[in-house]
Amino acid sequence: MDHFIRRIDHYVDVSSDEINALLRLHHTRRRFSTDDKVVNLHEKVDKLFIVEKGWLLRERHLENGRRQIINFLLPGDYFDLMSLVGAQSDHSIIAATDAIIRIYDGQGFLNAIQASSKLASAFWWVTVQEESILRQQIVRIGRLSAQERIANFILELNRRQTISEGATTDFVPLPVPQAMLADALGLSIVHISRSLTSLRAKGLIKSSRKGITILDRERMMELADFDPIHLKSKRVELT
Amino acid sequence: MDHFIRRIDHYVDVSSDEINALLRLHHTRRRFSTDDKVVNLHEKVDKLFIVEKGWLLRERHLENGRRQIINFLLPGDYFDLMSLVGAQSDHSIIAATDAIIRIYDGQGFLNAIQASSKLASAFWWVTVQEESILRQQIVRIGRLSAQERIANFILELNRRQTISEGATTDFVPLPVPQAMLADALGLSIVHISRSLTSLRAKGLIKSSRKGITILDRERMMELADFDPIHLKSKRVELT
DNA sequence: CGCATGTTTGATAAACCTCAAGACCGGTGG
DNA sequence: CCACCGGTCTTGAGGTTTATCAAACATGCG
Repeated sequence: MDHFIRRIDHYVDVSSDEINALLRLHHTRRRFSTDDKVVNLHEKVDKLFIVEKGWLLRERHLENGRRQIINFLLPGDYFDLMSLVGAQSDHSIIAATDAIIRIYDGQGFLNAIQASSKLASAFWWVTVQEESILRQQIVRIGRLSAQERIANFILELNRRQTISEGATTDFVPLPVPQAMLADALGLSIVHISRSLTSLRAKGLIKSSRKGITILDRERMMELADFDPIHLKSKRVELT
Repeated sequence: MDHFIRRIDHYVDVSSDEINALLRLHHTRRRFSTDDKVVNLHEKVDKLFIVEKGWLLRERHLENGRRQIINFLLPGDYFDLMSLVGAQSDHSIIAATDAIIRIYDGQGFLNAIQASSKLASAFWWVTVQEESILRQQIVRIGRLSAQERIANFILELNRRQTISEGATTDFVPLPVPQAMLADALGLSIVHISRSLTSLRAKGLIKSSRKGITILDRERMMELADFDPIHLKSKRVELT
């Protein structure tokens, strides 16, 4: 099953037909290679994108080469809300790995959503979850230590993976270099490496180039101050 | 004119009647004192709030007394999107100063919005702006130095103030103690004080208990890497 | 005036950064 | 199959920024 559908389905009980109709709206598919630009800073966005394969990231560059990664976009994630009102982007989006993306017309998508209150509800849900991810990122880089940040980040990736893939694993793929973690978590590359070493030494994780295996989820959640409610599944009444 | 209306009006050309009808939906008004809880962590939210007077803040507490303020809610801001789907809150909201809030039924508000595509558009605009504020907060605390963070934060407050009050001033009211800036910007109280002193010494700002006066906006924007497009007014075609 | 709350200052410590060198790893061509 | 190469990761040494603790200082309010 498609990641996007599984994600929507995780939150609200929308019949698969209804979502399928949404996804079958006119769209194109594009393939990107690592570091390709997807949306440029200040570009006016009127398309809505759904990640089908690979990772993207939102980033902002500062002077002297500093950059902050705002968040990662994983398979099943959609962007950008801005497309619904045609706003200019205040950041850029690039491919963090090779990726495939489905591109929809923002206005068309909006019309479809307004025609169905069930779809609207589903769409709001995903938007609420997305804001939750941004808030979590703020807490992470604002008040957590390096080790805590990394642990928290891994747990969040794992949670998102669980939702969009429908199965729980302890292995979290991390198809990006540590330099990207650094820019996402507001740390230096060197300190990322050292902190990972500490987490390994504590027996919390095992790590390889491919990704990270969670060895002691319990202690890790405690260290990371990870709220189990965050990103939780919530099926609600639909009106 | 009401802050909320002025804000909506800043983005989209909705006739005042239409918004007034929205605001005249059944609602209650509540008064809060500093530190009163408005929304508790894990509370199920089904109300939508509009700040009429005073400041609120979203916060999250960690163990050993650490806390992160996610963002401030100023007059004219509305919250929470969560109310539209009845989700549990992943943070708490408290009054940062004495405040007055209008409380609407989330579902009722949603119905009104779905009935008018102009209102829907306006609502999306404000949501997009709110996400922009969260992203900006991530960049701020992720990659800016203490002085840069403070300068950037002040400029953002000033921008928001300009939009919701309709007039530009160089004086930015700051009705909260420095301890709150510290928790918002991920710094210690002491370091906030020292950094403010530095900014004063550089001639960028003047500060008192009441707030901060921007003395050299040009240099301040450069220091803070403040993007003029951020929070920019955008009038768009409505369909 | 006196007290509570908030701010500033000083001294010291901890967390994190930078620079630089060496080790590892996956792919490529001989 | 092996040697090499570029990119990535790790480790060490030393520097900078920010945190912590503690005390003095200001401000506003009863």
